[in-house]
Amino acid sequence: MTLYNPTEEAEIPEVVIRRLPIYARTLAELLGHGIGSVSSNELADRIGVTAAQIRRDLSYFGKFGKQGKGYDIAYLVSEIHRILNLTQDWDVALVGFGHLGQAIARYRGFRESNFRIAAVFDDDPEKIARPAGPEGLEVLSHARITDVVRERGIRIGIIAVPAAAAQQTAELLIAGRVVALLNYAPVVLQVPDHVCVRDIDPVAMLQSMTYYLDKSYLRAHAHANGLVEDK
Amino acid sequence: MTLYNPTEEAEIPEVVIRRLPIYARTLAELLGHGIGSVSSNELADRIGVTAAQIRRDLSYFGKFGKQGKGYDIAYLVSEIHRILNLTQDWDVALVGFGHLGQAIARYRGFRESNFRIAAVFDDDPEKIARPAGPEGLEVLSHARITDVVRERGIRIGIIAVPAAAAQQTAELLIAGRVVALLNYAPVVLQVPDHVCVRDIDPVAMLQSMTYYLDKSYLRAHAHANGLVEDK
DNA sequence: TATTGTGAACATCTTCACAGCT
DNA sequence: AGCTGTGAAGATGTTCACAATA
Repeated sequence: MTLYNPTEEAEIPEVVIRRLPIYARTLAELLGHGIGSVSSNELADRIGVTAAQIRRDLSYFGKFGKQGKGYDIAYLVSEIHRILNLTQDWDVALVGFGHLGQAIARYRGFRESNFRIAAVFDDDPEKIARPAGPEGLEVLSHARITDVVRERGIRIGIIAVPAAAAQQTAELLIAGRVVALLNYAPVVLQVPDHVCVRDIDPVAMLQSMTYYLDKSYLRAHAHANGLVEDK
Repeated sequence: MTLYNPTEEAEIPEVVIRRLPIYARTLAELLGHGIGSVSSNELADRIGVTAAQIRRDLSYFGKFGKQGKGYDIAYLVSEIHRILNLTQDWDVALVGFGHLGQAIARYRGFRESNFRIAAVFDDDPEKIARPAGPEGLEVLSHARITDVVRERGIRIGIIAVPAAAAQQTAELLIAGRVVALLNYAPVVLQVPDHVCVRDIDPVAMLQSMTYYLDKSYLRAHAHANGLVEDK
């Protein structure tokens, strides 16, 4: 995807944008522990990246640190939130209210975030009109996706439907002006250029890890656990 | 992470490994539609990458196509499965049997994959000994993680516990010789070099998308939907 | 003719290493 | 002394473009 970005002078790498939420979250944790400032080195250790990478990433947006001192955490968190447009709450449409959709609706991480599930849809007549999520939402019919997200100005959708229904769901959301999709279905969505998609595919992730889990790796690893005395 | 890889001559980029499962899945879909062969171009369109990338990725492992003809899908799928060590089933330990853990245990994508949930753990006494998952598993105490995964030879763990418990869970699994972790907790796990971790963090993904959802982007996008007549 | 596999060019991303500031 | 911000170097990843070939 080529993202439209008319104001920034230099093009900011997309990998950098993907790391910022982790920086923000980790900094917020430190704040929660009563720590007020941190060096790029300490932060890097916690996150598992290099200090140079953190400094370089931040340098795309400005100068947030003090030489000899490090970063003021509260300030840096607020700056990252500003960069990521997290100073407002975002309404999200959740499509699919099976086990996965229900787990998403109840997920503490969402409730503690800037994202509010503002509408829930499902195509199962059994589920429609049932209460959904913590704040008295009810499950709406699939048929109403486009109209409802448009009326409510929802720009973000979560797709938690079976693979076979995912493409059509994406199209209904996009027709309602949604421009960001979090896709839990194991399908590559075909979307217009201006729509941003992130896929969550646990099976693909496991499959990319088993590449490394061949016999020689597992044998070598027995060593690391001190289970093999020799050779 | 630097992964141990003693046999391969050339180092195969990790991004390539991450793409292979998507190739395999897409090829399997085509097979399911009764399509027997495909060119890198057709496959690329479906997956949303370039044809050159697919050809380059595959070239790390050998020559699987026929000039003028394309790829035999059944053959290519089986080769990718072989490369990814998917010719065997893999036992997986699931830790955390709240809403998320239960959704994972029931997820169709897992049941249709090479991964079998072979043990389920939770620290809630209410949940222990309850039936878990489709095949008569029962929820075991958190305290038994290390012993059980070691006894059963489980090398893959899924962490679906609250953030505060994730690091300790990882340590218990690793003590039981688990070397691959799929982590749903919004925490950066500290693990030894030989352990492979993949994080699933929906909030971070949403937060990296809102970067692009500023006023100017949304306005520009109204255009793309034909909602704004002019400037 | 249609398409692969790949050297070479290009683009992107990461790290080094250090001047400069506190 | 300790740390940032960054130019330059290096590493990694992607695409081009075409010879080889079914």
